Amino acid sequence: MSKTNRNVYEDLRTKLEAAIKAAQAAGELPEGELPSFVLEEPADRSHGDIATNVAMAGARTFRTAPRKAAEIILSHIDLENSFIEKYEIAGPGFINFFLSKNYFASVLREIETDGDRYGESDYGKGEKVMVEFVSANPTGPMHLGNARGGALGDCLAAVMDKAGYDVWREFYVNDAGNQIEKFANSLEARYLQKYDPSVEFPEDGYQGEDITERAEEFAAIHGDSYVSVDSAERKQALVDYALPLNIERMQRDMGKYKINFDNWFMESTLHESGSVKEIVELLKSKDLIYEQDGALWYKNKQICTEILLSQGKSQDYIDKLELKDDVLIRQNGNPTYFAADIAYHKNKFDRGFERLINIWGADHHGHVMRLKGAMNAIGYNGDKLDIVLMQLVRLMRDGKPVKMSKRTGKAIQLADLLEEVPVDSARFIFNTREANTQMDFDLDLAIQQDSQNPVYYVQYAHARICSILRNIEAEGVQIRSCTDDELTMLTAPEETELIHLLSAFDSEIVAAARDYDPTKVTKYVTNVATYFHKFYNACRVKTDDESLMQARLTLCIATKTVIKNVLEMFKITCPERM
RNA sequence: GCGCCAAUAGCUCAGUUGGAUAGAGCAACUGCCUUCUAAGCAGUAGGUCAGGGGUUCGAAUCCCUUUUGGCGCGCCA
Repeated sequence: MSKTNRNVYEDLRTKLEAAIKAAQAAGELPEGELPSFVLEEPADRSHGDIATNVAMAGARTFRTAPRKAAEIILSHIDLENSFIEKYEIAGPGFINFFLSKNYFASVLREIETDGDRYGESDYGKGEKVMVEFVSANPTGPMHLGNARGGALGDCLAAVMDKAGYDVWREFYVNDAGNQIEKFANSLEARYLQKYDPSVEFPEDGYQGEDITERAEEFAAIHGDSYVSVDSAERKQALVDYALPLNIERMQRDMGKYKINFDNWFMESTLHESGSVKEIVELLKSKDLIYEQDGALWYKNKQICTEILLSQGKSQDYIDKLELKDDVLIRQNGNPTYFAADIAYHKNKFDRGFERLINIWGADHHGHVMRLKGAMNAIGYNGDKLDIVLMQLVRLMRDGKPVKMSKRTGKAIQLADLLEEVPVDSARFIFNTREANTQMDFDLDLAIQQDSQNPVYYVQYAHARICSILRNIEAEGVQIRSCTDDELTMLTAPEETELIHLLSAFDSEIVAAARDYDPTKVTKYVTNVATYFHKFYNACRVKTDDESLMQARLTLCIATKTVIKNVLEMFKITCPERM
């Protein structure tokens, strides 16, 4: 909440509480606890700028009809020296307050002063947060889900940064374990098939064309010299060749997508450093490991049951879940993904991160509770690990789902998407739907370079403001800071509503950070654009009244500041002309 | 079978911690540029908030239940 807004709300709350106490002291309302009530912005502007339900919420305590209670409270309220100009009792007992002109002037002054920093807050209090996102398997190209995760993760990180968190972006590279085995086997089969077509492809191998391409490239360099060597050596050589290339490709694609990770964390380092083994030892020491069928198992059922019981779930409910224990070390001696994941998240906490946020595909939701539980089991706080689950995306063209890329005839990849859709458009549109909802990505809309594309609609508002400023300056007008009196000339509903919306910027950022939902901010900035366009159509900036013109210019610049701060935060271009 | 997520206008979706007459955009129809970007704005029309119960001053929102859809319940990740 902007400073001006925070002051208004806090001040009003204090004054309402004082009024209730005064009424109680005067014997007009019965003694009793102050009811919990809200101050909020009514949906309908004719209901004032701030409304409170205090009279209704307190109906029981006051033993008085809400409208009557409202009257009594208001007869004791002192609104001298506040931004409240008038009030009324409405509907079933709402009290509606109307803000004074000075309030709107104060908001504009604040935006003018804060400039690029307007919207920032200390809500996060510098807490060290890691956002881990995308973390695609390096065994193949990134897909559409990675595109959504990338946009949501990067923008969530940006929002949390703005809200006062100390944010770190990380990509976890699964460059070890079972899928690398599969990767190696697949590469080997493709390589050998080149020289002997009868070689069989492993049943669970990676079918993708890119595997064949990598094997071809490898063959172009080394010829058939690896056909006759030991399989282990051959696979090692293939992986040593292909894996770095795949990782570089992911880094390149993320770069094109304007996502810069602070760190690409290699899973292999956890195995090399012995961290994974340490996890097993640690859990063993807590009696949470047992051996069965030659594998080491972790007592997931026990830990998760404890958590659920502490959350007040019934034993009956827990029984129905049929919780299972998990293997950490396979019969063949290799650790599972889960074992490495526990080590990885321990490592995150050990690096000093106080809160961990992971963006995962919804198909991983079965993994959430056991990982949080494992954090508790090793003596960390699983509640400090939050998982944002993301539903699948379908690509739509001509109203129909697109399965295959036109160009390659294969499954749609992130690279295909970025080839067709501008980065601005992709980043914005992926942030128009909450992570937790299934999403259809409308390709036709994303490519469209007009106002139906939400990103152009917002950018247009910015360009329009720039154009107004250019125009007026070209006529020799000196744009200057206004006096408070001049700012209070902005009284048209299109003006006050726009200012009111601008004042909500940092509370929107805070709400987005709190809910891990950056889509609130794209929705907000779209709203700002709409209100600006309404203002533009209703009020001429260029007028004969110099003071009014300057006041409107201040409003234009304030709007421009908010739009620019959002677009820059989300790394979307902010054009001065369109 | 059990669990997680969803269901709002013809289509795509908003709807803050429960609030006043449920909102946009698209599609349809009607207006607004001799003056700041019409990539814009204003208006008309469009609804059993999936169905049924409950909680209370008040429910699209919270609880229960039914239906429909997506996903998950591996020595995969």
